[in-house]
Amino acid sequence: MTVRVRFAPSPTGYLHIGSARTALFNFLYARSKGGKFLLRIEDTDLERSTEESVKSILEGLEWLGLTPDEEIVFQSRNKEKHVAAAFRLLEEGKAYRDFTPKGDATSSKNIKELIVERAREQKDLRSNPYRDLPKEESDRRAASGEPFAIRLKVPHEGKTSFEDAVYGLQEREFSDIEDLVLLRSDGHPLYNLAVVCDDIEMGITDVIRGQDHLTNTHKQILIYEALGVKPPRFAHLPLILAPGGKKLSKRYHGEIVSLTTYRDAGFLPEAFRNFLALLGWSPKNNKEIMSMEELIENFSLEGIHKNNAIFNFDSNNPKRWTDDKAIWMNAEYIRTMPLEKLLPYVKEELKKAKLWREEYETEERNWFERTVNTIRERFFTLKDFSTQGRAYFSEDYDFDEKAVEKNLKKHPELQTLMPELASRLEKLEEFTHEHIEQAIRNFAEEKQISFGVIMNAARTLLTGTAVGPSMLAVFELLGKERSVMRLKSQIPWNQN
RNA sequence: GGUCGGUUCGUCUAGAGGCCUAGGACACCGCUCUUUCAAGGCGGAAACACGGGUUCGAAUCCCGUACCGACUACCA
Repeated sequence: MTVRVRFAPSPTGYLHIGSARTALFNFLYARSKGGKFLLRIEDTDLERSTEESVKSILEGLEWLGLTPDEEIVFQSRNKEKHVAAAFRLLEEGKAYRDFTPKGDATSSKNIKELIVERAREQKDLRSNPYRDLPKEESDRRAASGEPFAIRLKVPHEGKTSFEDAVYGLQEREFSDIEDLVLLRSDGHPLYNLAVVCDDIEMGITDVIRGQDHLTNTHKQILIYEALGVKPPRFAHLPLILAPGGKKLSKRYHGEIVSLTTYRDAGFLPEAFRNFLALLGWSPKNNKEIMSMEELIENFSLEGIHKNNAIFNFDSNNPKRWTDDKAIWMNAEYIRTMPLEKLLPYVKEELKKAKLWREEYETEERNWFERTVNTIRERFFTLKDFSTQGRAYFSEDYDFDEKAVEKNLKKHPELQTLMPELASRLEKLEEFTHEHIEQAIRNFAEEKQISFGVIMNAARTLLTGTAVGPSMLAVFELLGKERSVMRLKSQIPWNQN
């Protein structure tokens, strides 16, 4: 049987990185098995589901390169089928009507308290008075318009068990499972029923999802059994936790957990996908940098870990705002990926920053490629091309205060020396690094100032920063005219 | 409270009884190259939660304790 897996997010916010990883693993598994990767939007919670969220999920998946193989399934459109299944189980005596008035649990705190309180009572989960109500009476009360929920009739004795591909054999006594509600008294099907029905209908063979569903699985298996369908294989994934070891949540951690944050911060999808793949999974060969093809080739459920992973971030630290390794990996991709693959991303970034010029793809193409290739060495994100790299693409760039202090103002004589050097360089016939270097060395010797001081001053004048590629390369890239002009600039000297 | 799960350097992880005086990666520290560095090269510090077993031998198997997490709802 061909493998069919699905990613089933509920559209109640942006796509978060834990979900993104679940999607990735499903995709990798499908591809590695020659199967299909499907997408189902679980939008049955009408109050919380939004159109916007669906859009954000789709965008996120597309960014990571996880395109579904078949049409997207919207769970809400299958509502009638879920309802029908509940009634079928009722007919067959595998479920019953519960006429208990609906309790109200409003805030989440109340819910938690309610659960614990209820649990302390340690009552028999089979003690519902309507469980064994004679069919005639149940039918009669229903016909008279009395509201009811439909609950699954879980047997008194026995246990469910399944072999989880990650966590191994899982067993649970029936006595620990309540007669779960399949259909709410307002006629809406519940999650566990909907999931099972849809997975059956979609022909899902392997359910790969977060570990938070591990205990739910027993309930779902009970539904499969009642429905007379063989359950799929299950593989539960360890969770991705926040630095404190708490569950990563949209509510508490905000945008940092949103996939789009990374896209907007200048991450390459290749890099972020690679990073995500290594959270909770590792290949046998200890390899870390992997293309999508390599991920697919190496992926296997056996490589998934059981323990949760912590995703580091610190919103108060601009340099460490997200996980170190993710940043490193992005930088690694930026400096080592084939240039022609990087170029389109840089183009897009420059466009966003209004720094793009069509000439970069025509007469200045060669220059553009050389420039990108040179400056990418020290960049971490695509954003760096429009910020740190701005001076290469625009005459309007900022001077870093510290750089000005350290490389210029510390040596006041440079204020007159640099324009002088500029005039000297202006006379060069060939503006190539050999000639530039020679000219600067001569100048430095003549003026009794160190070569390094000149170079650093030039770096700050030409690029506004204190760091960057070899200065001679910078001179060459900027060309004689721009270099000379910038060396003469008095702007940084008058700054502050 | 109950059920289930987890616990190897700060973090991501390798490890399936002897190959482990525990390996790699990120971050960190030092040295080095150099015109700068957040780049490159070289090196360093850094972990088997704890306690009992089993075994000739345990990070690896068993039991207990601790801690962490998930689930437990007419949410998904």
